[in-house]
This record gives sequence, structure tokens and C-alpha cells, in this order.
Amino acid sequence: GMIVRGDAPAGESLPIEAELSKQYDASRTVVREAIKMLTAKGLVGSRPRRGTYVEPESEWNLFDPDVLRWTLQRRFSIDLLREFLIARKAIEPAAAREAALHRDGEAIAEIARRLDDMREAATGAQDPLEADIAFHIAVLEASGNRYFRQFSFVVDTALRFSIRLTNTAKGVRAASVDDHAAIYEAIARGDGSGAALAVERILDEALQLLEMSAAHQAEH
Amino acid sequence: GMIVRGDAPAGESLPIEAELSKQYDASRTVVREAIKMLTAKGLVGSRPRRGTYVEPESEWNLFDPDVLRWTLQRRFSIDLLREFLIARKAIEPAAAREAALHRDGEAIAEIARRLDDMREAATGAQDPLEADIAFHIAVLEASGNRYFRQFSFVVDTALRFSIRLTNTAKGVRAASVDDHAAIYEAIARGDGSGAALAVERILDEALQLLEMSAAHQAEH
DNA sequence: TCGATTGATTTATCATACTAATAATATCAA
DNA sequence: TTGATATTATTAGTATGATAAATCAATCGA
Repeated sequence: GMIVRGDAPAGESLPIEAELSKQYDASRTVVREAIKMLTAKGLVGSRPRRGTYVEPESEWNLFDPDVLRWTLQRRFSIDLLREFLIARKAIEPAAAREAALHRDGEAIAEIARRLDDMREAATGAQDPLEADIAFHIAVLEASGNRYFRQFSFVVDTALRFSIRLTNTAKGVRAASVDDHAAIYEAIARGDGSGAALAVERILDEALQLLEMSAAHQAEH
Repeated sequence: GMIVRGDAPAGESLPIEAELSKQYDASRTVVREAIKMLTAKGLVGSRPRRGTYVEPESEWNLFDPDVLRWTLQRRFSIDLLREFLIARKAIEPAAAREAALHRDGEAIAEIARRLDDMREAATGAQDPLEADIAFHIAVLEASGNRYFRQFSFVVDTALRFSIRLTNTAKGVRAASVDDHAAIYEAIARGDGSGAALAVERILDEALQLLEMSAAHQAEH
């Protein structure tokens, strides 16, 4: 089982191994193995006599799936979501451009399929959030760039959380199918700049939505 | 000590724990803890009776410092470097834009200091590569976006490797001080678009250099 | 041929002991 | 008193051996 689930007073903490062992009713061996996994993700460090302490957030491996999930679970905020969207705005348009230039037939066909799913979702036959996520991931995968591809699970994870905040999304989805279609078409005809622009347009909309939501929350 | 250093026939492998224990002259406990670290980074998985196997590359945590380093050590190539540069071109201009808008005085002063280091390096008083890396990292740090900041160690690690391939860099550095100065000045005056453009210009140059180097290698 | 049973292999967990590093304390010299 | 130095205690690190659980492969029965 896991131990420090994101909630961390930074600097230092964590009971000694013997204590954790008792607390979680597990042998010291498994406690140590769990700690090693957290160490590998940059969350904690440990030295003899000092114990095991929480590393400063700068050491954390933010792109690690687990770390990302825990962070979102514990520290979700408008600011975090904004930073996330800005990062997406940097990466996803570039990935779309690469996808248009890379011209991987199968990967582009996959984007088309995910677009169809979005159309179905607009009629209520599927989950619109899932379809949306799948579409964006398909674009990242089609980029043929392993760093962009690596980003796809970040999008996957974080989008599931962001929906909680911008729950206005329901009404928007239907209209945005056309916007997503524009992305696909640009990629399909090898128009890199067009694809990048189309993605940027969608993310700018999302950013505006977020700012509105932030302003709304500030009122209360 | 570490075990699978990037070299991996994918699919399956790794001797059983007892064998590794003998091979590395360490107790099974230590072997298991090492494997747990690799598991945390997505490199391997293990199940009873099946043994410990290498995960497909898609599962790897490419942004993990160790994984990145091992990948570069074992699988360095022009293609990898190109993907890396394209990723940089997506992220660093956006980070510069954010830095210009975010206006963190201390962080911007740090950029200025790193620019001075580059000037000194041009006269031979410092290592130009180190100064260059430090400058780019300072920009990422100044962005105030944790995802961009997280990218800084990727740049740090990968730039040290890329120099091996594009060793023409020596002559270019001196001239590029002015280009870097343009980045700083744009950030300092709050010109987001200008900062982004200035960064993009530098990375485009690097990309051209890479393509030339690739063409040169293809001849042989 | 198909399904259930058995067996063997390997990771997973546990318990216990000992080692090594280091922080805190006490001791001693000036 | 102060400052350096030796001592001690605490805690992670390593080692070993035993047992449990999972699962793959082979065997057996119908």
C-alpha cells in the first residue's frame, strides 16, 4: 500500500520504519520497498539516523503518473489548472503540427475514429469527456515524437480532474465537435500550421472558460 | 547499484532474483529494492512465476532524470536529438513568454547573471556549455509554471549529450550571445511575444545545425 | 479433445539479526 | 566558558532464511 499520498508538510516527516511497519501492519521489508518507490519518484529521501523526509516540491517528478494524480487529488486549484492549460497550449499545437508533417496513416485514421466518437457523444451515445480525451491523446500519439507522446497520460489524468472545476463543459462540448474536426482535417491534409492553430483555438477557449470560472469563484 | 541500464530487449528478460543476487553480490533484499525503483520509473514489471520483465518503451517515464540519462547513454541518435529539439521548441518559447508576463524580479535578475556568465564564457573565462545551459534553465525557472520548470532538468541532461553530436557548436556560441541577450531583454521589458520569438530563433538555428550534421553523417 | 488437478517456479511477504552512518550528547582541554 | 573531541544512541541499510501466494506447465481423467 502507499504511504505519503501527496499530503506533505515538506522539509521533513514520516515516522521511522519500525513505526510505519506497525502502523500499516506490514513487515519492515515492504515498508522499505514502498519508500524506495517514493524515492524513485523524487518524493522522499532518507538517511541513517535522520529518518525519511519529504523532499521539496522542486525535486518531485511531476510528470510521473502517480505523482501527478496524487498532486491533483490533494492540491487541486485554479492556479494549478491554469499552469496545466498553459503547458498544454505549448505542447499540443506543436504536436498537431508534427502529426500533420509526420503523416502516419494509421495514427491519423485513429484520430478520425476518435472524432467519430465525439460526434456520437454529442448525441448522448457515448461519454463526451472520454471521447474528448481520446481525441487529444490520438493527436499526441500521431506526432511521432516520444516526448509529446509521453505527455499524453498527463493530459489523460489532468483532464479528468479539470472537468470537476469547469463543469460548464457540458454545453460547450457539442459546439466544439466542429473545432475538433478542424484539427483533424488540417492534420489529414498535411497542413501543420493550420493544425497548430486549430488546437490553439480550442485551448484558448478553455483558458477563457477557466478565467471566467476563476472570476466567478472569487466573487464568493 | 543499478541493474538494467537502459539496454533492454523489451518484452521480457532479467534473471531471477536469486541469480541477480549472486551476480551483483548483494542480498535479495537489495536486489528487490532496486527492482522496485525501476518499477516506479515504469521500466520493469514483475509477477510471481513470470519473473521480472522489461516494459515496452511506451510505459517508461521518459521525463524521469535517470531514465532520460540512461536512454541517452544507450540510444543516442540524431533522431532522438531531433525529437528533443522539437520538444524544446514547443516548450521553451512558451516558457519565455510566461517569464515575460510573470515578472518575477529575482528570477529575471538570475537570467541577467547567467547572461553575464555567457559573455565571460565567450572570452574563455568560463565553460560556454555550462553557461548556455544555465541560461536556458533560468528562463524556464522564471516562467513560474511548474510544468515548464520540471522540463529544466531534461534540458540540462540532454544538452550535455547533444553537444557531442553538434561539436561545431564552439564557433557558434560566441555569436549567439547576442541572440541570448535578445531573449533576456524581451523578458525584462515584459515583451512576451518578443521573448518567445527570440527563443524560437535560437532553437531553429540549432535545428538547422542538426540537419546539416545529419546530412553530413549520411554521406559517410 | 477438453477440463480439472497437481506440481514446480518465482515473486511477495515476513521475522530477525547485524552493520554502518550520523545526529545528539557528553566529555575534556584551553 | 568555550571549543574541539570522543562517546553514545538512533535509524536506515544489508543480510539471511523461511513461508505464502500466484501462476504457468504438465499431467491425468473423462
